[in-house]
Amino acid sequence: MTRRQEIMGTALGLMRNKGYLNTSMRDIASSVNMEAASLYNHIKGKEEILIDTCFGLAETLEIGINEVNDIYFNAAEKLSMAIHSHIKALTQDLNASHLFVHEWRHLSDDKRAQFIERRDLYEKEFRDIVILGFEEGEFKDVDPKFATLTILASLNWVGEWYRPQGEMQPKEIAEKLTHFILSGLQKN
Amino acid sequence: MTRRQEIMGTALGLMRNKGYLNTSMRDIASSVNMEAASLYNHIKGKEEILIDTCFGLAETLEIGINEVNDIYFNAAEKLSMAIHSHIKALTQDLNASHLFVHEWRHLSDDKRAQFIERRDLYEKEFRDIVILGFEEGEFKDVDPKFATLTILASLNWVGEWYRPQGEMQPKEIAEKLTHFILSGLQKN
DNA sequence: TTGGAAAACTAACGAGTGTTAGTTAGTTTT
DNA sequence: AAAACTAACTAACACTCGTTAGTTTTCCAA
Repeated sequence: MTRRQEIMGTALGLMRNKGYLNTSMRDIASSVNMEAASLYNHIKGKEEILIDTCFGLAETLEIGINEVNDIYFNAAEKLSMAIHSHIKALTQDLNASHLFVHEWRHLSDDKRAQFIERRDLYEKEFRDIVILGFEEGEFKDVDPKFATLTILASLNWVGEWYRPQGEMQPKEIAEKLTHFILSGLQKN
Repeated sequence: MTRRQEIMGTALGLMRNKGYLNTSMRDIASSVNMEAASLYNHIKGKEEILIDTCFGLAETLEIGINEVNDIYFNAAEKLSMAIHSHIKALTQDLNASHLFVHEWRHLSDDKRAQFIERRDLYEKEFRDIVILGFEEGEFKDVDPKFATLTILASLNWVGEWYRPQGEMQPKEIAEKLTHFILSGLQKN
């Protein structure tokens, strides 16, 4: 592991616990036993941590949804695959996920605009699956935007309670989520 | 409207846009056309804004869920009522909701502990409805904790996209959410 | 009209912020 | 052996932060 990766990993951990704004360069430095100024030999600045993390995870998610949409399946299968892909990416690095879900707001104006654009695009890919399901006659006539936002909320919140040491593993979480979203809580 | 309420309202608006930590007392002051020091004639300090908002909304939600549980209905009806109550409270003041959902982390240690306690209690009240539904034989045999977290995630995320001027109103949102959670996306 | 509380002001404190400059020891490349 | 590079350091800059002290202005009830 390079020094840069060590810094990044430590920083992400701190930022998940205390928040991006509340984590100072001096906090990060002392966690890797160096002075704040020395960090600049490895990273360009504080925002680089946020940028690399947010856009890195965005790319992972995009690749995932594109793979799903490249293969032809019906909407229910696509949705299941998309959920699995999303949960896998999110639970891979919970610290990074926290920044991706919550702290992207603190990106500088232009980077934030880029991020929102990619996030909206990802959301659209998801929404298209819901629409496809309706066109197939398999899904109910729900408001696709509403349904998509509700689904993504459930998925993103997994990062808040998932614990790698817990009994439920990512694959099982994705399965349960898929089932819950497709058929709901009530019998019949 | 008292000066205090004006300050509180303005502060909440700023904090929703820029985040709690990123909103300075000077930002708040200039938004109500006064100096930062003058704010202290009306509020005790910055954290009071966060405390009053988080605990105020917590109380509103608690009252709501207790009313639901005081009246005997079956689980499906209880869940519907709880969702309506939650969405009503959340959409009443989107700025306050943002602090409640996202910024409570920045409460000082003891206040944060109190907040988490009340939040867990509220979550438990919700979970009991899911369990009741299973005992009635009306709900599927899902993991109650998992289901509750997923439901609450969907509810809390409404604050992220709901716009009062939009076409969907709180009551309709609650109805759609209830239906979605109970019966899912798929036909049959 | 006036006394006094309420609410604004100016000035400052002490701490913390991200970042830059300049330097140094140790290692690698030429 | 000389030059270049790496990664650490100390010191400091130029701010911003929440908050307090002390003072002045505003405004309403007596």
